[in-house]
Amino acid sequence: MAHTYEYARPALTVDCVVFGLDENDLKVLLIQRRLQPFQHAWAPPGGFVRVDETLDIAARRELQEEAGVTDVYLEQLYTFGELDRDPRERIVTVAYYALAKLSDHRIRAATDAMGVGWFALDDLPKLAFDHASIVALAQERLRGKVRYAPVGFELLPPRFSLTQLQRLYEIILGTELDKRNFRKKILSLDLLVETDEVEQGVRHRAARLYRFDRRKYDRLAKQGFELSI
Amino acid sequence: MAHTYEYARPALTVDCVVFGLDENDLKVLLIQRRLQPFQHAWAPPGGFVRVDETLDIAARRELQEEAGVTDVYLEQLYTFGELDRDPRERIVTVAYYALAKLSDHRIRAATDAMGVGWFALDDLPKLAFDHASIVALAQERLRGKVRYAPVGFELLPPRFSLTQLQRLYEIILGTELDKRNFRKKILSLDLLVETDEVEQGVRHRAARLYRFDRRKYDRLAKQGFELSI
DNA sequence: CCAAAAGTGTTCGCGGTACACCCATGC
DNA sequence: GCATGGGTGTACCGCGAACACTTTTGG
Repeated sequence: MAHTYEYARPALTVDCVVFGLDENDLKVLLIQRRLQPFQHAWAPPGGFVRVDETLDIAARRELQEEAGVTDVYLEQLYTFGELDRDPRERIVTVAYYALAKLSDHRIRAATDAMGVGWFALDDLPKLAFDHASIVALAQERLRGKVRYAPVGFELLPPRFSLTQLQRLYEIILGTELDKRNFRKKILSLDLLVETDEVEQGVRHRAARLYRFDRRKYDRLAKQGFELSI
Repeated sequence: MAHTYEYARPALTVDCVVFGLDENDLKVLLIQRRLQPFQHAWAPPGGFVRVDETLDIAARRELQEEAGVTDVYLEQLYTFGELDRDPRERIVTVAYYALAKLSDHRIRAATDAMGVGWFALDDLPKLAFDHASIVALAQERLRGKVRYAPVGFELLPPRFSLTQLQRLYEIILGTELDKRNFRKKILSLDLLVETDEVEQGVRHRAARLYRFDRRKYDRLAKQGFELSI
């Protein structure tokens, strides 16, 4: 059923750049387009915003429908409104980025389908529309945010070793960090709780596992504490 | 002339939170609504995005048309898409914030009109729609950004005293700063150039005026230098 | 000469950085 | 017993923070 307006309106979509972390890389979830234009090209999940849903909800719905991804950290990134973004018509897109735990079996299972894939950031296929700049901006935002907000934990399993955490920062920031200094600093924040578990199935000394104490962080943040890494 | 689409589309607007700095306060530019709903209430300038203009251009056009403001620093803030933002229909708005030099006579003249006013942030009138949260987010963003990017200068005249600059940081950050430490730090960045001018028309010792060396900053930024205040 | 703000150095302590070896475990 | 990564301490330096008086100028 058709809808008529006095003035022409741009179409409104959402697009989600989903990041996942594996041992060696930061990866991005892409799906293969089934329709023209750019048929068969890879693109971040996304689609039209319905008139009766908020932007956040539209983003989560598209993630669920197109990639089976649920329960991720999601944050608005930027709204792209260039005139020629899409060759068909004027489309404004609200871009989001999401952080998924690749360790989560549900995520693995959901994205283990034809036409859904994880790609390393430095080995992306050619992307449709202006999606390459959207992904680049998302990466930049993540790099900035990870230094003053506890978002990195969204990419790790609930219990993780300090080495894993250090790898995370090294991969996202693109720098090497000193092991002793990193541990001193991160432990001095007093936001990690030592668990009595250790790494499983490694063929060397097993690392102790920690968890992030979000309550403590929230309490401190409310008091004006500012994280900085 | 009417436009028809297969699916209902939200309307798309832009809203601009314009900041200006005077001796004692950070101020926001508001205009008085002439139409229902919220007739006569104060609101940031904004309006519908035309189908043939980008978001940035729409924002600048509305600033010009509604408040006569041109040549300001402008940056996208956030896109607000709650369902009940506007009582009439579904409207998604891309919010911007702008930094204007109140010292600029053109800005003063343009905004010296009925229905346009500058309001101190802690003395805002009741705002329409969700505009209060938009303004609050803009203030938060400015507070964050001023610490690692040279945006403060957009609020000052081209030549300014170190005391003016310090006041700027104090007002935006909401803290008092030590004069000696501030000067030491800001001068050590080596981004300010001493001019041979001094303050005019003050009835005490006149302060030396400086200007911000944007070229030097751009050069350093390109080399990975990161500002921090 | 008085009021008002400009301008100027030093000390101290903390946090960031550089740096290398022994230990625990699985095979 | 060997390979692999886990785990740990110290010394130095630079930067941020605290802190008060003299100088200049206009009226």
